[in-house]
Amino acid sequence: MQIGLVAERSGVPAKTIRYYEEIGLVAKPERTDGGYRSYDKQDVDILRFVSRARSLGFSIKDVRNLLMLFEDRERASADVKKIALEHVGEIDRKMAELDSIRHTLLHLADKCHGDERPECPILDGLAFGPLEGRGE
Amino acid sequence: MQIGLVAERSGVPAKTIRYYEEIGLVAKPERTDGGYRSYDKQDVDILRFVSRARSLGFSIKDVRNLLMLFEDRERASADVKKIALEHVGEIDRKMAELDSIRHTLLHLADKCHGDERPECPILDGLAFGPLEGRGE
DNA sequence: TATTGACCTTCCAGTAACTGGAATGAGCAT
DNA sequence: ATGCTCATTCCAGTTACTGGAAGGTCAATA
Repeated sequence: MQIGLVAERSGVPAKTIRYYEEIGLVAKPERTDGGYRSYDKQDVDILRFVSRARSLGFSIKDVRNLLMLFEDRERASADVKKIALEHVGEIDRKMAELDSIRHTLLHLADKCHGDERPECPILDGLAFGPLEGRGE
Repeated sequence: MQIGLVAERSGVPAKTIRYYEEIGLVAKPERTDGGYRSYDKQDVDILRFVSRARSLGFSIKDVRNLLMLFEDRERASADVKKIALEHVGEIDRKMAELDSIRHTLLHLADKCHGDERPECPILDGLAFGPLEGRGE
C-alpha cells in the first residue's frame, strides 16, 4: 500500500506521515524498488490512532509515550498497566472539560429564543466559569 | 488584576495572554498609569474557556468563532442557536473519539496481568482500529 | 530617600508541528 | 514514447506559542 492510500484511509496527509517518520514518531516503512514507501494495514491503524489523539489535544510527546506503551516488549507488564490507567485518568479529565464546554454551548443555545431578535446575553452572566460549584 | 494573577487563575501563561491579545483573540485590556495591563474576573473566565478549548484540540480559529458566538450582539438569535448546536455536535464527536482511545487503553491495561512478565500483546491484535464494528 | 526584588513592559529570536511548492523520478495506460 | 498520476526530496512558510534580553513600575524595607 503506498502513501496516498494510507493518507486517505488514516486521515493523515501524506506530508504529515513523512513528517512523523522524520521525527521518529512512526517507523520507517519498507521501500519498493522505485523508492516508494510501502505500508500495511497496521500502519493505517496506528496513524488513525495518532490522528485521533492529536486532534484531541495530545502532544506529539504524549502520542509517542502512548505508542511506546503498546510497542515496548521489554517493559514490565505491571508498569504498562499502571501507565495505561494513568492515561485513562487524563482522558477522563479531558472528557469532563469537553462536557463543560458542551454545557456552556447548550446554555447559550437555550438562551436564544430562536426568533430574529438578537438577544443571547451570555457574557453578561458568567457562562465561562466552571459550571456549577467551582471544583478545586 | 494584573497579568500574573490572571495567568495563575486562568491557567494561561502571561506570555500566551499577550500573544492572544496581539492576534486579536482577546480584547486589549485597560492599562494602569504605569502601563500595566489591568484585567477583571470575566477576563479570567474567558481565558479559562480558551485554555480548555485549546487543550481539547480546537484551533485558534475555532476558538475565535466560539468567542464571537458569545460576543456578537448583532447576529440573529436563531443563527447563534444553530451554530452553537453545531458545535455541540462537534463536541459529541470528540467525546466519542476520546472514548475510543479510552477503550483501547483499558483493553491494553486489561491484557497486562500485572505481574513482572512483559507481555502486553496489543499491537499483535488490532487494538488501533475502530473498536467494535467499524462505523462509516 | 535609596535600593532591592518581584512583577511588569516590548522586542526579537527560537521551537513545534505541520504545510505548500518546486524540481524530479516511478509506473502504468494509450 | 508520451502522457498522467502518484511518488520522491528539499527548502521555505505558517501557526501557535515560548524563551530571553533589556529595561520600567511599584511596594517594602534599610
